[in-house]
Amino acid sequence: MPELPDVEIARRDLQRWLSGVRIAAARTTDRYISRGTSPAAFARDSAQQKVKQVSRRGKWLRIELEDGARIFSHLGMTGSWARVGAEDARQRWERARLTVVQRGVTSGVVYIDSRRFGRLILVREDIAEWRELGPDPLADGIDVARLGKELARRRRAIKDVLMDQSVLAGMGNILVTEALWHARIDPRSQAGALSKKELRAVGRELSKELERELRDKERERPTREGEGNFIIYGHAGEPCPRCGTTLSRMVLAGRGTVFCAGCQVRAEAQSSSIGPKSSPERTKNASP
DNA sequence: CTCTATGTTTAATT
DNA sequence: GAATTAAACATAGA
Repeated sequence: MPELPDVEIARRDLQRWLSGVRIAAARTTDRYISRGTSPAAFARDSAQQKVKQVSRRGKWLRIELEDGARIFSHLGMTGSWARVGAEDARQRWERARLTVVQRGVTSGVVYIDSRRFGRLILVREDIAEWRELGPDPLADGIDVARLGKELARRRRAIKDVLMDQSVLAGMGNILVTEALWHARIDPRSQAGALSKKELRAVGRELSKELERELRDKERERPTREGEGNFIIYGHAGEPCPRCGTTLSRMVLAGRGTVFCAGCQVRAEAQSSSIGPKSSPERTKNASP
């Protein structure tokens, strides 16, 4: 499920289902997901509390309880939240259930996660993973000047840096893959070698991707969730819709990466032994 | 059986 | 040290 837009949709759902609502009972069934917290402690520390609000930074959710405790939720790769009837049977892959009472009506809010890469952590202070997040590109917008400074001192590939949650909180593999294609930038380009113009293109395309995804998710809600509206993600081997070159796939920063070797330009710092800091060069990739 | 997967962390290697 | 890469985590589906 999860990149920033999915998590924002989850936040809105949880806000609707939980805000101002009393938690009658909480059940967790997976210490791996709750990071060692026992089901008994989780239930004890959340029971009878009212939820103040549900906030989000990047891909993290924070359910704030009235006594200062808070539940951090990360959806990992396959996590999702859903509302069920009070008496509904355990869902497939259900890992936690909050039983809540709103105006006398009892219902269940369940966390479902087949792969169990997600997290559900009940604590009394903000966790480091939350505090160390960079600016949220949806809530804070993308400050191109600031982003440029972050990129300038890094030699890692641009795709790797854009997925770094301390640089921008919430960008994931799909959105970055798509945005770099729109911006016509090769994902292997050195982050610090992008020109001002390329930098602006990256910022603009990231924002557009976020908004487009969010719009799509708002609309086609419970309908199919399959990979539908991506232009190049999942389309390696097919012709590039812009230039017709066969789309390439490679592993970059540990993640499957699709790109067009025909129209995504690679920016790289000149690393010749003659000058330590020469101007960036732009190279056109050869077709495969 | 093999390969891939919307994420993050940690160990190993360069 | 910094940077990069591979592996690990658990499980499903093609």
